[in-house]
Amino acid sequence: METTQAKPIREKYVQEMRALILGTAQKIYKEEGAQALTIRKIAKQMEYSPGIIYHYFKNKEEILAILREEGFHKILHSTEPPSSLPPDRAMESFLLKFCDNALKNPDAFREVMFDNAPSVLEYTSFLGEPTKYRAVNRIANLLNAGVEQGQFAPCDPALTARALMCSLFGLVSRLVTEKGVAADRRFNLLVTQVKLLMRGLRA
Amino acid sequence: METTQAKPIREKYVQEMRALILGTAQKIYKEEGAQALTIRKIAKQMEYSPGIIYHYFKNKEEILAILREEGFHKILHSTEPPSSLPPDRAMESFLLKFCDNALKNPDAFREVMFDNAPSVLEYTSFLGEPTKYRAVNRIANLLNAGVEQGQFAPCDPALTARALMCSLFGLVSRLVTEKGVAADRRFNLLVTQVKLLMRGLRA
Amino acid sequence: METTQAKPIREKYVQEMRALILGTAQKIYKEEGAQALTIRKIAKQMEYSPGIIYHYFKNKEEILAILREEGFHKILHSTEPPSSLPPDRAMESFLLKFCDNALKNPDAFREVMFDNAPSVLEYTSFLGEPTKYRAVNRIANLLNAGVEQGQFAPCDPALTARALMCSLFGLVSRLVTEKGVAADRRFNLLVTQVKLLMRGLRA
Amino acid sequence: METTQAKPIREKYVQEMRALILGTAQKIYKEEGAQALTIRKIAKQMEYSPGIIYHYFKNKEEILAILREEGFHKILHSTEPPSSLPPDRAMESFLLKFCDNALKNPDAFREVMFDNAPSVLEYTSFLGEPTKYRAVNRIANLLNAGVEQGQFAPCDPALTARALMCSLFGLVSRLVTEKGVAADRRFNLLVTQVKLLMRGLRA
DNA sequence: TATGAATGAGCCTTCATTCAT
DNA sequence: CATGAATGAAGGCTCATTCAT
Repeated sequence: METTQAKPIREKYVQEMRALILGTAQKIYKEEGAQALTIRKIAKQMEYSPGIIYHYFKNKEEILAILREEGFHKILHSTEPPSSLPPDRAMESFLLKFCDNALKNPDAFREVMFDNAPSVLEYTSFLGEPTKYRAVNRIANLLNAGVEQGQFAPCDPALTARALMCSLFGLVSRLVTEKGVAADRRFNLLVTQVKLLMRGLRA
Repeated sequence: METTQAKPIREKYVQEMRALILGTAQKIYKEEGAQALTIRKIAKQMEYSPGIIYHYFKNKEEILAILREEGFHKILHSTEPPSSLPPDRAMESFLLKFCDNALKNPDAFREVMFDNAPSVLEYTSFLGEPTKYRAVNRIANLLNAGVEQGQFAPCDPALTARALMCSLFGLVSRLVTEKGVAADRRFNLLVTQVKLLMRGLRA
Repeated sequence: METTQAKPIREKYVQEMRALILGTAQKIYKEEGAQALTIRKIAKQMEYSPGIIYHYFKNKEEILAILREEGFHKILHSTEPPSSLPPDRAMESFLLKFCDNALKNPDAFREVMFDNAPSVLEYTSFLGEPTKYRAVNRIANLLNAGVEQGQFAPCDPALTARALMCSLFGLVSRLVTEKGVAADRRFNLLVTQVKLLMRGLRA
Repeated sequence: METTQAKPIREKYVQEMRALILGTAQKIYKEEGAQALTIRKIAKQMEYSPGIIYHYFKNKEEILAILREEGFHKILHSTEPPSSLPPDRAMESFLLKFCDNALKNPDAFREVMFDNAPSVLEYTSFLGEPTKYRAVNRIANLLNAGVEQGQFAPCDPALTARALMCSLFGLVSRLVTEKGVAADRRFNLLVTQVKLLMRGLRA
């Protein structure tokens, strides 16, 4: 009988509505900032009544929590396969790709990396040692290798890796925060930044 | 007649009241965050009535705008007196002092620089040209001079100034976000960052 | 044809659903109070959907009205079979049983007897004459008989019956209102009250 | 100067507004019950906007608390001066006066004594021991004295005092709940009740 | 018959802003 | 100049009720 399919259809609809609400919320967050994100605004933009949102989410906090959680996965768990290039080339490539990657989820980046809640910082902080932030450890490894092979000037790899990361973080942060930086400008900034850093590293 | 003197006196009084209101607002902002800043709270803390604030300011937005403007002075427009040092030394000194300065107002830094509201970005964005962010322009000038004098390798000063700024911004951002980075660690990170950048610039 | 039987079957089903809904409503009311009684909660506890309730009842008010009406019967129309005991024994027994009975439905008692809506008072008021409150009339009859037989001191039976009833009502009211009066304390209070009243009646 | 009087005038106005709000709240409570008492309804009935109520009261709970507190004083703290009459006369007088007193604030009596919220019961419950309800303790004292002097039959004073109180409470409860009991009828009921109880006490 | 998505009204509360005094 | 009473809009949230399916 067809009726046995009613439930999955419902379920799918519910998931779509949740996604719609989350998407709308994210859009508002992105365009107008955290403090402009209200249940009523979400509803209005969806052309629904505010009450309906509470069918799909327990409360506003649940929406915010999910938004944050989603950001987490996008930002912190993106992994580049290890490269077989020489350390300097690998480094340059890694720096570029890291930025590329981060810029694919600009809102998630902001949500996650600008959050100073302890529970979030546990995963995002990288100035101290050790850090759970994979990219920093990756950079440190490349630095070690590059110094060993004489491509990079001698340095403290742990500190220098963090300096490099801060530089990238700074650039990405501005790019995801400032609106309307044209694509070619973005590209130029990125290349300029990476070149500057690579020059700074070289032996 | 006395009346000829009344005006300047009144004018002075008005300026004092504006300063008092702004100071109180800033204090609340600093101690309790942006969302805790209400007209009522300002008035209460001044031991005045809420209405009076509208004698001296058109509305809350005007106060916020000025606060931001002031925050920018602290964050964005802290001007170091032009240095008589050669450009490379001046640059190094400027980069260090810029960070030192920014770290004096960590909350203001976060509030101002992480805000992506258009009204804020008007003052804080610096990836595009021109920018109201003085430090960037200053760096660009130092770059120009340094390149001319052959201390720095040839580069696009506008782009490179922004890359430098992003690097500093990234470091300061993490320092004001991550908790518990020890003072000596902070110092090491700062020195490492600036050295790396200076190496990247040199001819 | 089958259809001739369909109607009674359906009718019976409807009655069962109504009973189920009312029972669930009463349970919630009893356990969580009047303000916790919501259509959603009834439906959830029945594991049905909220909408279905409107198939069986016009609206929430109809459910509440029936709940009240049921409380009415429990409180006001509980009839003890006439006793063959002498009036004084019969009176003592009746007073005790009346309280016992009332205490079996504490919430209903509160709901009905504390209500001062005219529509409710029509059934519950007993200070005036005549009254629809059976127990009062019963007590008056017992009083009459007891006075005639010389067991009770002469008195105005109508007034005295009301005084007796008020005393019982007062005790029961406190017992259904105050929480945590232990069973043995309840018993002692009840016995003390009835003895006091019986002493007051005796010739 | 006249201006020195501005403050007291303001203060008086504030007190009047608070009284107006409380009065309106009480009226709604009395006429429509506790659950119909909303801030909006108070405001609407006063022909004010809801927000203004928060100028005069912290929140709804404060209003409710004051309403309760006022009821408390009226109902629970009315003290009769200790009498120099012999215990039996003093008892009779006390019982009568207690009812008289309670009937002076019929609404308060209902509000306070029919409330089964823990915070209210803390003050109103008297079936257990000890109780904060002064009248009950007063009655117990009179009972003790009367038994000692041989005017009252031996009894458990604590329990008997509660039985007496319940009887009075029952009568008053009905009088404040049932509408339109004529004054002479009230008087007759009261006298009948007290006589019955006094007969029940006597040695 | 039964579902559950959706609405609209209402709840408590906060706040920028206005205005008579 | 200064007050503070008052408003109206908005915020998060709940709920009785309706209706297409």
